[in-house]
Amino acid sequence: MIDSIIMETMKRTHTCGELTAALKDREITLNGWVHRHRAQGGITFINLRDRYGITQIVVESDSSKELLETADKLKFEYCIAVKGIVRERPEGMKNTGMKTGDIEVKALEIQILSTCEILPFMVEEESQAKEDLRLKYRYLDLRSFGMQKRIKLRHEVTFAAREYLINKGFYEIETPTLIRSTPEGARDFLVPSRVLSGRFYALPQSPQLYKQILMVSGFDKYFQIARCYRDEDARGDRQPEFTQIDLEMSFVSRDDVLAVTEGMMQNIFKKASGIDLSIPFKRLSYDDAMNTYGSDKPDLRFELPLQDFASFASKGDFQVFKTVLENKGAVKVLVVPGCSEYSRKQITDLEDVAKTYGAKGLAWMKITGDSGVEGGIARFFESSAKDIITALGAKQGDLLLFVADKPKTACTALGAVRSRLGTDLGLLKADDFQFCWIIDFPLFEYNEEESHWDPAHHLFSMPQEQFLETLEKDPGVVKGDLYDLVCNGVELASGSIRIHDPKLQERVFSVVGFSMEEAQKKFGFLLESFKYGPPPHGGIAPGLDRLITLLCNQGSIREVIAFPKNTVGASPMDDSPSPVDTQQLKDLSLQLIETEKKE
RNA sequence: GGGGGUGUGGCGAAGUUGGUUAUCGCACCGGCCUGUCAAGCCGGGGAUCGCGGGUUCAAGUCCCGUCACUCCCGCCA
Repeated sequence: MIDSIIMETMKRTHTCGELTAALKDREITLNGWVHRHRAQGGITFINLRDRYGITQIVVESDSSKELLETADKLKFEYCIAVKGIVRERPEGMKNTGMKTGDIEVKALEIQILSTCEILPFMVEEESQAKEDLRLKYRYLDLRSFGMQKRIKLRHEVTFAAREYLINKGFYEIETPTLIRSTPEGARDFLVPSRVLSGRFYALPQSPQLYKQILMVSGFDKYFQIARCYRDEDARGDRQPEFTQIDLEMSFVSRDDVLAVTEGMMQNIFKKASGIDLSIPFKRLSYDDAMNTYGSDKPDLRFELPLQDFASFASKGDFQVFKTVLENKGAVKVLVVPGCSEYSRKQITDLEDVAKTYGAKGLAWMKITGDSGVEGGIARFFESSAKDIITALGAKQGDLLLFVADKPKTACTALGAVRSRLGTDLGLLKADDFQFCWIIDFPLFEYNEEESHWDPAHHLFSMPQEQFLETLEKDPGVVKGDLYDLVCNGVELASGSIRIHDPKLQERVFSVVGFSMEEAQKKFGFLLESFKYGPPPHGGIAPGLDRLITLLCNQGSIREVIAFPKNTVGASPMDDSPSPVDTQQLKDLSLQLIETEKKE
């Protein structure tokens, strides 16, 4: 048949996921891919697949010679059109594990629309090939049920987000992806300008400045499914380009933003996954999160809290702890229930986790009775053992793990041990989504190497009212109107109420050693806009990729992105980034500098 | 920038203290088979074991280097 008319005569009347016994005896046409084929002597079965499902096609021995010959030619992933009659499968031949398992299609005509070479890997539930091969042949990998399901979920999540926000009166507004480079934060991806040679655009790390300006413009509820670009090393939960559900609102306080986000999450989970989330979400201050869970993105599917050991450490005989405390450090302890039988090897493994996060070691002791401790550093605390056990709420058979260090290091390192134990002790239930807000973040962090204050989040977040007076005197204690949404140890969203007062903005700039002149140069357009009646505003940006990864219980955001980059930011399929022609460089007034050659 | 892991036909894996012709499943080719659904059975082709060097009578296996991928620390306002 001539190709150009196949799609007129053999156009599908149904999809491969919808035929049921209700349609029996009907003549139908299906288009799809040969998923499996089983030649059984005089009878051939073909599993025809499209994105809606799989339907079994039967070619029987009474078929025309032409049909039999065509059926014989079919191989994996041939794209074909099948015309046939729907019929109920004989008793005992029904496949209950299949949506269309009650029926089959007796083929009358099969047209091969295109053929397929020997596959690099099979199309199945989940591709079994190594990831770089999956990425090279991403179009094949995307045919797998797993990828199809996840891409569909992604579609449903963005739809549910749009649905909720639009119903709440938000406008979806696009912002540019060729913008000016701004300081701080991650490295920018740069795009050279041809017309204005020597100048560069940057790809946005987020639409931050534009959405604030949209607030000045009076679009008081804005959102965008926004692509963001950050030139940093990729990870399982990070890609050089990723997507945020970016939103911003005017005339709001923190709680208004949190409430909208909670409602949106509730709608997404319900519509995309049928999960009922109870709102409002728990709230935890940054300080409490760090002190109790050793993380600003704690996994609350299990408790296992960090406790403070300073009061005992200062009185005990263990000099290491005392020295740390004298230097304004912290001693934190984790009570691990029922793990006193842990081997030296197991404890060493946990110590390695702590060391990865900067701890010098992981001290330990075992609880052997109401007042008995043993092993590790137990001998330094025998006299106060009973009090320690009572104070920590420990019991016989528990294991105590300690980290002593600078407060942040002690908490972070022991928090990492806590996370590891959550996995090791099987405390992590799938399909259990424990949301919480982390609030009251510090606005500034001290940079010890360079001896100055850095913004902990970004420069435009509002300091909380009670710190306004002493902003310059003691930047370290200033809390901002910042909030992160966390679920199961994953940072899902980050946002803040913004500064809309140019004078206050100027004070924040000066704390981080940013001269007004410099600020004018880099953010002048934002500051300028704030001269013209800016409304109080704030917003948030949930990470779409992470949200979907969480929803489908995957380990990597690459599993929910159609065409992701690998860990060095390359795409094996199209082999980007790639060298370019000399002429292209010339047009852009660019010249490559010789880098060290690797032999 | 640093640390860990992996690399064996098209794909996924096995390969012992170094020892004959590198094994298995899937895929591929040929044949048989009228109710399979990861179909089955019989037969066949296909690998310089990531790459380079070294040790050795002998290297997939040991050593050094290197590349690729991956996980983690740093980095990611």
